[in-house]
Amino acid sequence: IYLSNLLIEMYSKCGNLEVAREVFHSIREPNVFSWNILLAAYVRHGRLDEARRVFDKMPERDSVSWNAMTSAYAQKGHMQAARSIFEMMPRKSIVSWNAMIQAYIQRGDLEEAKVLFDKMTERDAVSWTVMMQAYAQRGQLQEAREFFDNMPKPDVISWTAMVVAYAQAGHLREAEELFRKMPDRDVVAWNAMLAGFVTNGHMKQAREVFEKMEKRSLVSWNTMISGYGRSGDLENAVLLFEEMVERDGVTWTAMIQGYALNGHLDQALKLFQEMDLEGVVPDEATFSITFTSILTACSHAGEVPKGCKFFVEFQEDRCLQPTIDHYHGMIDVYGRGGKLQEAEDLVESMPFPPE
RNA sequence: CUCUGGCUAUUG
Repeated sequence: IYLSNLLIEMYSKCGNLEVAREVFHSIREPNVFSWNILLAAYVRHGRLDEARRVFDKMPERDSVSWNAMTSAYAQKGHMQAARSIFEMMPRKSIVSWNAMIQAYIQRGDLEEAKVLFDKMTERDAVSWTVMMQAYAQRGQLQEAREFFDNMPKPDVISWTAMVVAYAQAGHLREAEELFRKMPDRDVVAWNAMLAGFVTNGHMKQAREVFEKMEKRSLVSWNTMISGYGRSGDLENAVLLFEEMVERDGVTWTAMIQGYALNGHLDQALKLFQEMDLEGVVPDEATFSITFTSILTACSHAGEVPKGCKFFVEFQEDRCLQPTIDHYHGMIDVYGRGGKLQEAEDLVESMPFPPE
């Protein structure tokens, strides 16, 4: 049962909801964990109705089940429903409070989030960190820092989030200083510092950090490639790209974008095709993003025929449904290429309401 | 073994 539970989770996290369901149904006596994993799977995929059905059908629920439902409603913007689930819970854990606070923050209601935070009798690093981030994202860096300083036991994530907050606000000095004081820096923390230099245009310093890293992840490499591309240093971008032993969809998109940004549409498109030749199969969500970047590359270059070609291929060769973003990209291709009639026709024929 | 918070690519 323990192994089956792991299986359900694995499949649901790879986007294989159907298989996850099958595994669940093959268990003779699912326990609370099995039910919760299935519930979480539906929530992750945004299937609120199915999640609700599972929740109602569960023989017993623990606080994990209730928390998952709270997040499910919150994620769909149904705050009143989320809140009433929260109120109905037999026993609230710290996670229940954290999830509810995070829900309000996502809806932009920092005031209500703060009310809940103040009501908590016990808080953990997550409680403090989500509040800290909320203030930082609203531009209240000093407030954010107060949460950080008042936090009894900040963990690696709290530290990293604060570094990111400074870096994104352009306060690299503070970011660096905090980073240096950080007790246990993991790869994500290093990557965050790296990205701080990159997004502020300091590739030289970024490179130093990159070289100094004891352990690097795919994200480290991707960050550097993207940064070199943005700063016009295609040579270094390509060097790193070729040096990589393992690449993911982000790597390819970053490199493609690097070419596109620097006026090499031909190379960008070539790389896109090379992805196929190399047998790279990113998941659909990732590929969708790569494809969006191809369309905007074509539109910026005024390449109507090429944009059309890829747009058609996307549907016919790969049998994928264009998303609203893809239509947007394709409409731009036509619009910027002076094909206003075609752009209008596409707007009218797309299966989305035009904004 | 399941629920909440941190790093990279696209559009906005």
